[in-house]
Amino acid sequence: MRRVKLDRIDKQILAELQADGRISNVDLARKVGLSAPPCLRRVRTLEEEGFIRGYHAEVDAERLGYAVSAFAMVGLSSQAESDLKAFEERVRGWPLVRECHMLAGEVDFLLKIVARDFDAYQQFLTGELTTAPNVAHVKTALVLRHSKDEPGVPVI
Amino acid sequence: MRRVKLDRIDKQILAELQADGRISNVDLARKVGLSAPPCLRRVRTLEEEGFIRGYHAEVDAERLGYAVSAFAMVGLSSQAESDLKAFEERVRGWPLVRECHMLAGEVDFLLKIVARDFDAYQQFLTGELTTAPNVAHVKTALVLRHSKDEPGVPVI
DNA sequence: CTTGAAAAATGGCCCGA
DNA sequence: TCGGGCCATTTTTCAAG
Repeated sequence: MRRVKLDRIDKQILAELQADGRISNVDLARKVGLSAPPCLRRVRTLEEEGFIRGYHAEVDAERLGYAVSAFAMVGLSSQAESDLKAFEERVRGWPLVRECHMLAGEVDFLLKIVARDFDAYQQFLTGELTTAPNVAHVKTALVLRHSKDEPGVPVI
Repeated sequence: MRRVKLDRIDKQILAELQADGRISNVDLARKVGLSAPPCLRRVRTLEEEGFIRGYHAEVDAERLGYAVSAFAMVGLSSQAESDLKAFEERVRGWPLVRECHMLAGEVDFLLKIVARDFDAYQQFLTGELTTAPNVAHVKTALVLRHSKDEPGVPVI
């Protein structure tokens, strides 16, 4: 049985954890106006019920030697569900592809790609993506700079 | 003076924190084969030197009532740096735009948009984005499903 | 919500490569 | 000298009242 309604405090908790995923429960409780135990209970419930899917450190890709970011718009020859699934399965095996979104329209998939350098990026494109089965068309665009990069959702 | 080289343990720490941003320092220390104090010292250094930019809870947008995700490809009339900056500044004030990447090529910016429903999405498009100064062309694509959504970088 | 015991975080200090 | 490990104190977590 899963709750459907979140009250104001639940939403505050989610907003705080989205902004700072490593805040201590004591600080979180103070921010939302609770004592620590009920606050922790709420966090656990939000985790169990799937409102919180996980916690991640945001790393600086460039400082870690990943100089190239790019997006690829991929069109497939066949859009049968089994072929879409097959492509998604293949994508899952490509570590350089961090995100894959299936789109409505002429482009079937939008991929976010991260590579150490231009050479690795190009090798992935020519050696993996454009030659994969059922891939009809690939259009790529290098990222020049990240103007905004906020996690999650606007307001909770 | 900032360190440029990360050793094997630093990379392990980053990989673990990227996968689980809320792991306790003791568990992290055990995983990377250190005792807690030096492990925490390394984490603090990685934070201070900017390898770790922050920690975030990954929230489930749909469960939180954000049913619509979309990407918008935006072309500007003027690509003078001051006009690019002006657009980026405007984007910063739009909460529905979670990410904005400046691209090389015919499209100037790729925006990731999250909205509560189709109506809110449409109102943002017609009322804000397409009518913003210097915006020449907007092409949008709704996200049908998220096939892959991994944080950060492939391997560290 | 409060309490209290167990665990974790964190600073000090010494040690070895 | 730069880190790592040990120890002690403070803070946090978390189950029970």
